[in-house]
Order: sequence, then C-alpha cells, then structure tokens
Amino acid sequence: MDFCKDSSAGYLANHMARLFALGLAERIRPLGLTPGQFPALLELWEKDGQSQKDLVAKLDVEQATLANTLARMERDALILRRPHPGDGRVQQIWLTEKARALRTPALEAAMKTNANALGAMNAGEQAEFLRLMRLAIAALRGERG
Amino acid sequence: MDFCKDSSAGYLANHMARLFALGLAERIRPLGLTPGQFPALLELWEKDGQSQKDLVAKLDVEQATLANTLARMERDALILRRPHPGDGRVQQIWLTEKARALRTPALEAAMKTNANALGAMNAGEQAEFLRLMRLAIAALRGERG
DNA sequence: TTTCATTTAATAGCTCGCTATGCAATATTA
DNA sequence: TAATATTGCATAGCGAGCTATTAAATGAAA
Repeated sequence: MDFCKDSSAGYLANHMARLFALGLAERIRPLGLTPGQFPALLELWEKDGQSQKDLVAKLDVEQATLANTLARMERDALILRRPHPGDGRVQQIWLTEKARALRTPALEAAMKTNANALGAMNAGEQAEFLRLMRLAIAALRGERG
Repeated sequence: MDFCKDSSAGYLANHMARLFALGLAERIRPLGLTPGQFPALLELWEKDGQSQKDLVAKLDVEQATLANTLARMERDALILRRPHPGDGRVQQIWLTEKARALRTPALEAAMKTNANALGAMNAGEQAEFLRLMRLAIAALRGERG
C-alpha cells in the first residue's frame, strides 16, 4: 500500500498545528498565557459575563475541556466565575483587569506567529490556504454532528 | 485590534488538526490503535529494529513524547523493546505480529479520513493544499532549530 | 407537592504533546 | 587508568484535548 506521510493531509495538519502551538507558546509565555487559553480569551475579550455553555458553543471544544481550561485560567487570575443571579446552575465568566490588559500584546503575538508561518506565501496563496482549511474543517465537522 | 479567529491560520490549523485526529480515532478504535501511535507505526512498518533515537529524528516529536508513546504501544502488545547487542544504551524497537497485521486496515482508515476531509476539493486544490501546508511547516520549523 | 427529566457544570481518567531532570552506558581526555 | 563528557532512554509533571460519569439546580408533569 502506498502511503506517504508527506502526502497525508492528516499527518501534515497534525504536524503544522503542533508547530503553530509551539510558536505561539513561545511568544505568549512572557505574558503568562498558554495556547489553550487563547480561544476562550478571544471570546471573552469580545464580551465577558458569558456562561460556560455559551463559550462551548462558540469554540467547538468539549464542555469538559473548557471547564478544565477555565479552572487553570481562574487559578492564574485571568478570569472570575460568579454565579448567575437568576439561574443557580450557571456560572458567568468575567475577565480580570490582568486579562483585559493582555489583549493587545497577546493578539500581536498571534499575528506574528501567523505572519511567520505564512511568510513564504503571497497574498493570494494565503487567502487560498485559509479557504482550503475552512473547507476541510467543514467536511470533517460534517462527518460528525 | 482586528483579529478574527476564522482568518487566523493558527486557529484554523488547531481546529482542523483536532478534527482530523477525532476522525482517525473513530476509525482506528476498532483496531485497538490511537492516532498518536500512527506516526511511529508508519516508520516501523517501513523498517523495524530501529532505535528510539532513529524514530525521533524522523518524526519531529520530542524524545520524551516518543518514549511515552512507545511505552503505551508496548503495553498494548504492538511493539517489543530489545536491547541492542552492541550498545547497552540502545533499545531496538520491533513490531509484533499483531502490529504487522494492522498495517492494511490502519492505512485504509487514514486514507478514508483524508479523503473525507478533502472531499470538497478538486485534485488541483488538494495538491495545492498539501503544498501550502508543507510551506507553513517549513516556515514554522525554520523559526526554531 | 412530589417526582421525574433536563440542563449546567465539575470531576475522573485517558492520550499525547511539551520541558526538565535523572540514570546508566559509552566515549573522550587528562 | 581515572575523571569527565556525551549519549540514549526513562520519568516526573504540566497543558489541553477527549469520553464518561456525577452533582446540583431548574423545569415539567403526575
């Protein structure tokens, strides 16, 4: 059977994602952030006070994964969980001042990592690359729910 | 600052890689395999008896990561570690018959996952996608060692 | 109202990345 | 040859993903 890892989309996707995460980790470590916190922060910088369920829906991550990530973020004083006034099941997630202040440097770090990764592509190729990744994501998501 | 997750290569790469891993995991679970074992198996199906160091060089993962993966594979009776006859530091990695027998169904599972992910692309787009991922990998690797 | 179902979040336990460190075997050098 | 450096691998500990289960609060229904 002919199977070459360098012609396997899945193999390349895994390799690429690991390198992206390492590059980002290096850049945001001085800020006290980790790559897994980034997606949650992006949503919370947009609007905090959301419930865990709200975030889960937007991030396409399992509820348990997010619960653990939020626990680490609370430990690191990036967020506060406060009970929802009208529904005792819900915890609202609020950013700390510390987390708010990290927005600009964190986004800069992410943009630098992206720019480095795409540095060898022209503008058309970059756009095409993003488009094809979105296509693959849609196809893979379709397979599941 | 304008930062949209759906226009961030790193965000998309992470999302895509997670979905690839889930799709593959589902398909190889009946075989008793997990996605992390795949890269090592690919190398060992080519040629076993290699040392851990040999595999590390080919896989671009850290030595400790591979050591743990190999420990799970040994536990699952996929490999045997035998001391190298001429150098007491080295452990040679040998496939079991069980692992050899899994080659064809495992590769089929991987190819199905890839085909599904790329199903909405024509042949030219698929080739371009792989090329652009290899470009990004090269750029991200260049940043490090 | 009491019971049962649903919803929200947390917890347990696994894989598989990473860094940092330790240990034994081998090589090198003073 | 004795001391030191290097090499190959294992282990510890953490982050971040997953599934499965549990607990508590709310809602619905008998």
